[in-house]
Amino acid sequence: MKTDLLLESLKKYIDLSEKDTDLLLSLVRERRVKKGQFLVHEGAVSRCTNFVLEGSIRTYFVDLNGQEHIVQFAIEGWWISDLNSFVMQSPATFNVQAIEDSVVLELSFENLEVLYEKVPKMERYFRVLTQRAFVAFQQRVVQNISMTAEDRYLAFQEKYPKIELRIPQKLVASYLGISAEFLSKIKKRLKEEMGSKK
Amino acid sequence: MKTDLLLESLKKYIDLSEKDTDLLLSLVRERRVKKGQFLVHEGAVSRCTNFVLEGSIRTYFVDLNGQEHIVQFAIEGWWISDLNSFVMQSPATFNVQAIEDSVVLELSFENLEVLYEKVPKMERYFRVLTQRAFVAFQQRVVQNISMTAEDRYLAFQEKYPKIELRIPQKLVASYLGISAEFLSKIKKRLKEEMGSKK
DNA sequence: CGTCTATTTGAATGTACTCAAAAGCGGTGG
DNA sequence: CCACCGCTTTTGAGTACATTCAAATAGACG
Repeated sequence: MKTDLLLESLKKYIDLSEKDTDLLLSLVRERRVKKGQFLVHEGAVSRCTNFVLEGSIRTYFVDLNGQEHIVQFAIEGWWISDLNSFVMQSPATFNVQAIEDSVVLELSFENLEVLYEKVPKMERYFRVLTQRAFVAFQQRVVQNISMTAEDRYLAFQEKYPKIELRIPQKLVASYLGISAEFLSKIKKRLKEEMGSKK
Repeated sequence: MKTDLLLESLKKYIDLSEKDTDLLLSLVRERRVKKGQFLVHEGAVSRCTNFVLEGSIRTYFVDLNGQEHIVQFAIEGWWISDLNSFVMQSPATFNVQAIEDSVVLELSFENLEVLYEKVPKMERYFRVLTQRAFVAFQQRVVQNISMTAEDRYLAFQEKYPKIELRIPQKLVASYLGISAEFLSKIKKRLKEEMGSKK
């Protein structure tokens, strides 16, 4: 089953009985999204949080100059949404969009509340996940305030070696907070250094 | 009582019985720290998370060039720690240090586990807090990748008007990810613009 | 194949940093 | 009370990092 990926994720943090697992699975819904399709639109309330089974998703926003900036990528095994919009049920400030054709499990706000009530352990699961996500963003702030674009790119490659092969470099630049042209120049420089060292 | 500040924070997210409240208060410990004193040292395991009752605290790290970078400020009513070190009970990558003479309530990892077990609602409290902290850091990433230093400084002033009066500008620069000299130049420029507009 | 978008490259510009020096400020001791 | 010390802040000059704009090239897709 595809949902195995979700059960694996759960097993890392909590033990669920078969009954609780069945309840959880009854509360999520599989959804197929085509490349370019939106899961959340800026300004709308994000009613669901999404667990990626296949493909890749991005969360991004558009600044005052009309420029797009990528807040987060998600591939198989990751949850993605505009978290603030979802947990507060307030209008989203971000867009969530499929980069490739993808399959996700969506879990609605209402169903999550049911779940929390019937299976309090799920509070722990999402608390721990949120803590990990928090640490990841904290790490990113740290990198942004202390490293050059080149070092951030190298750190990105280190952290997401698999993602880079699947998405346009343009999106990587947008994630790193630099222009696509400059990323191109960084890559050229790195290649040349490789060459001269070998 | 000073602990009122903690109870207020709790009341925002969950309702606790008097008994549960008493249990919580029995598990925290008041601690006075002098300006410059450390709550967590890089490399050591953060055994406690801290709720600030008075004063101000900073979380920072030192990069490979020996330069300090501020990850987070905390004033009255905020929790602060090296969250990753605390929840994973692994060596801290950050230092946590008092900026002013301060008073905090410390809650140890062991006591927090007791608390979670006896008062499952506390899972919710910390899940929600972590979500809010997550959103704050996400916001900061967004600002770092899309705004100039001047705009980030203005956003900082907007968000923490009270902090700026209490801490050296040097620390603000470190938080923003710019040099102290450059912040000085930004402020000069802003003053001149103010003058010419009025 | 042709069209559209992504990537590369180069030149000119702007943003932010380093280094060095001067000015300001707060505490401390004589 | 003031003189001095140490630290923060300001200022200026020169430099490095990153952007914009424009044009050329390469890839992807129908």
